[in-house]
Amino acid sequence: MHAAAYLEKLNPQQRQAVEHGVSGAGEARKGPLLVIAGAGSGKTNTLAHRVAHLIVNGADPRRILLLTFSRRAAAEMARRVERIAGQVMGANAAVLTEGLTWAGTFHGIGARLLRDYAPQIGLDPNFTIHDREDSADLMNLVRHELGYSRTEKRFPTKGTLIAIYSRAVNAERPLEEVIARSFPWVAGWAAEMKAIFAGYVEAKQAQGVLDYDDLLLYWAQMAGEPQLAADIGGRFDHVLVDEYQDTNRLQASILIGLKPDGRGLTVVGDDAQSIYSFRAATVRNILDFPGHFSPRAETIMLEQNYRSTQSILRAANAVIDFAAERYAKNLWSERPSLERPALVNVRDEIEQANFIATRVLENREDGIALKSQAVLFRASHHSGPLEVELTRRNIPFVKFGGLKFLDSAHVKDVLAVLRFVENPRDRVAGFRVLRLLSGFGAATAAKVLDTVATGPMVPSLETFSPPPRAAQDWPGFVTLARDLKSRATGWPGELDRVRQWYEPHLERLHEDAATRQADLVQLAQIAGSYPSRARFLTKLTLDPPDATSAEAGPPHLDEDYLILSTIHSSKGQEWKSVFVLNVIDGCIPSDLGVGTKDEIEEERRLLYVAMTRAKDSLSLMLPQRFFVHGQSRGGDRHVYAARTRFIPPRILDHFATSVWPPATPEAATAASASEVRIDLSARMRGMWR
DNA sequence: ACTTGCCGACTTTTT
DNA sequence: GTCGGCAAGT
Repeated sequence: MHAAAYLEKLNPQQRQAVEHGVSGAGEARKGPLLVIAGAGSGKTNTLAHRVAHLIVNGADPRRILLLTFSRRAAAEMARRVERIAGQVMGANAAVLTEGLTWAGTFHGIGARLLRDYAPQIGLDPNFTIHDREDSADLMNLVRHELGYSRTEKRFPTKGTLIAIYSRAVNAERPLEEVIARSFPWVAGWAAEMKAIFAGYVEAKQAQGVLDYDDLLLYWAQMAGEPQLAADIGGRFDHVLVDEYQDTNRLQASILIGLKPDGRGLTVVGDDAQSIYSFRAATVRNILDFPGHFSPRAETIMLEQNYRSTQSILRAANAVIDFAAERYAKNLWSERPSLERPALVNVRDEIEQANFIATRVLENREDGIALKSQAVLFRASHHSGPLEVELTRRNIPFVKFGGLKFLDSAHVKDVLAVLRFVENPRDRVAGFRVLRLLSGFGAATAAKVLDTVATGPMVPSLETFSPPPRAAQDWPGFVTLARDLKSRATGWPGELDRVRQWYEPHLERLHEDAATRQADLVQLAQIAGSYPSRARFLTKLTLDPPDATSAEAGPPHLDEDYLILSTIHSSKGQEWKSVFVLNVIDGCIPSDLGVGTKDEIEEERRLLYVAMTRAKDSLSLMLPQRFFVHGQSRGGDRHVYAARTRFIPPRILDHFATSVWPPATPEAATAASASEVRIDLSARMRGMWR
């Protein structure tokens, strides 16, 4: 067959990656493929073309496994594949690409496979999934049961425990090594931790719950059993993995298990953009990939950048050139330079917010929609003062990353009720719910859970008689549980039923009940788009809505809004105009992330990722004073900040340095007059937004 | 024996 | 805004 028209639009390397092992090639060419794709080199587009090309050439889409980093990325990929295939196949393409059902995150696909194979591996197929916080809570329960809450010396907290456990699992390293390398300050507790982790695993199994790590761990274990591995691997002719630089050893084990000889395996990524090592991702996966196979995997590099202007790219290249180890790439662009990236000096975070709000509005007047502009930052709370200023000026925005509304206490409360009913053995959920009832503390809650564990839920609850002090709220709860268990109300009405029950508790427990109630209305809206309670709970844990207010309902969807995002959440995206907050030492690199050389290298890549999101215009913000967060109200602790170490003097000529507001005589007096009138209260409010 | 209120400490990045 | 610890109250 002659080359499809869509192939003509690709550059030679992209085309090679798309056609590898497909068109008229011999069997020998169907081996594994590694695509090193520089920032803005059309990575997603190339991968989408490859999938479409496979389908156009007769591959069965139901037998294609496409692993992406987020569900958002999977959906975007499916959309593009359909469009590309549609150019050749017309309406047939839609039918075919709808068969592309195995597209999702490692965790999402893992959950699906585990439900399929549950009977064969001794797993209850109705398991519920714990998110990070639930896992930490369960870890804490075990920690208390084993009596480690009152040790002589300070014992690691639940958060540290789950982090260590998770890292050992995902990095496939022994506990001692993980502690020594990544958590040296808790050395000496290894034996106790092993006991807790053993108890944690037993508790999960007894309660029919899996945590995030289990979704990968059980899958990897299956992939380690030759017979099961062949069965699962045999379901897929092609396995393609995006963002391979941010996978960990456990994920690599899964891939090797499914496709030991690498046939049909394609991985795509950029080692220079590896920013998830805190999740045990390792650059070694991508660096060592070719050598896993014999003959070695073919490697293709995409080096032409279609996104950024030459001047932005030159500055970004200058930053990453200092990196210690990487695939040497020479990323280049044909897009003419308009202006060098700006280094904008401002007095403090307030002026920083002022500058951005002003500039964003100017850009909008010049025809750049708010949606084509983004503000990026290292840590979620860095955007606080900016959010206050944007709100004041009535500039709509959507924030990605950081705390989601799913993490707020009231939303978790409501979800816990549903989860408890769905899986009465889930003690974390049960504990949370029962302690909402007044008069119920830890001890009474535990008694109820023990009773429930012995038999069917509703009869157990009915026979339980709480102490007098706790009697008032009890009957209402039993009725609620009976209703939900009988499924008389139906979905999503059940969520409204829970909300109705929860309302008085909400008002008793929180001053700001009204705002929280609004979140719950939003939750009810989301619930409506899922077919059942079980699907809703699974999906919500694995693919939480990733923007604050992104799912706030139809009215917002067609409005224009500015993007606020952590650098981590900005991965794979691009905007015409990009601002990066606090490009100062202490923020980038984060003062929490300068322990080891590797950590500093990762911080450097973070700045690189942030800079390469920009197409036309890039501003790096340098507040001269930076208020230390986390101090008490009205605190005035601040540091005089220095420009990030990743932009040393000798690469300064890649940037245009400026001071804002411009130093005019009037501005100077205005500035000194306002010097003493910093809006501290706004900042304090902003700290928590 | 158990719950609740209050005080002080802490808050990177996420599937 | 949340979490853990401590002390007073039932």
